[in-house]
Amino acid sequence: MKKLGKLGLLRKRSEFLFVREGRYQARSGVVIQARENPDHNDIRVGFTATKKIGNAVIRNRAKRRLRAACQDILPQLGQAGTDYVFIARDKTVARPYEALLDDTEKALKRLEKPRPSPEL
RNA sequence: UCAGAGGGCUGGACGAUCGCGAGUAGCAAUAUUCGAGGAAAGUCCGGGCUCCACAAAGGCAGGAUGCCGGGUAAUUCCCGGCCAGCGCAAGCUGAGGGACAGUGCCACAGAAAGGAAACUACUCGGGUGCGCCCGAGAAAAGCUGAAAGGGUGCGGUAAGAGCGCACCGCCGCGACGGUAACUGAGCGGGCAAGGUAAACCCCAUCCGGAGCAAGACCAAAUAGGGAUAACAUUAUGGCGCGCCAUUGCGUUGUUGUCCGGGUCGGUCGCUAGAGGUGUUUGGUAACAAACACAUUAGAGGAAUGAUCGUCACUUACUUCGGUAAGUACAAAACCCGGCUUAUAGGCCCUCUGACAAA
Repeated sequence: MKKLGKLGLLRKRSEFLFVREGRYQARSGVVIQARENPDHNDIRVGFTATKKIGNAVIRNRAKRRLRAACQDILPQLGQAGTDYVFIARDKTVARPYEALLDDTEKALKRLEKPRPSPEL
């Protein structure tokens, strides 16, 4: 298993699909999905950028910025036994890093308390 | 200096903090080294490599290529040349074999779009009711069109016509030169020969298929298969075939061990190369040879990022000290050689024309 600090990584399509069924919070710089996973007791995280936001260079940069923000914040605000998925948006690359951190922090705080998703 | 032609290079630099991938050392903590491009792109060609198929060889079908010579592992690539067209020039552009093997097509316009004949008009003769009609001649005139079956002039004639002649063009043969494409002196022919082969086609040459998700190896659980051992033997049973009955046929439980298969997963393939740089030699050149030197990107939801500082460049503002914003295109995925396309800014070399000066 690769390490991202103390965080685990999601790497299979089925794992991403699992998290998609959970809660989500959208901010202008990032969309975060989260779902408790009873199979383990770590914080695990995955990153996604669709072709909608640009070419390979743009997508890689977006994922790296999200990864950097994630490392600054998730060890403090993430909850054990939870899988997170960070989805890049078209503003992720251009947004100032401070604002990106702010987006991430606020979204994670809203996700702290489990509550039923509106659509489920 | 201005205008232009051809070719090449570069693709921001340095540092700090926190992180990422791989290698090496270490029991470990950790330390240390390396870590995207000229197009990595499009996946359009050519090869290597791997598996499959296949006697050799040839044929059919299909596809590709198409002036000549050279280079190369190979090519549709590259270099040199030829021819045609364009440009004052440097240079640029060209799928550049065959239209006497055959078939087809040539819109619109136009009398006619292809064995040259009909039509209009023309010339001569005859007739006439003066509107024209009949016969003969001829293919020079006919708005067109991308293209109209040689052109111009003179002779000739009833009017005309390569009917004859001169020049130009064309066709055939062809000296000299050149490896060849080609060139084309000279001789002959009155002239019969439209375009289109990125239309079918003909000719010549070449081509087996699939691709690293190729392919090789290790190999869990579950279900199912085979072998074997032990136990069980309920069997006049159960299950299946059959509408049902009788009859008939087939099959059999549990546990252990082994074999085969190869799924999830893992390992390899996986990076030292028809490679790079420099010098010398051969060659007009592409390129080749010799020598020297340096050379670890190898991921697998996929590593280079985030933040800050200094400098460089561009733009805007400016109190001339600075301030603000920006710095292209685009990221390896088995490896090489090409092609094509994208690309901010900057730099260099060679050549041509015009102007000015000497």
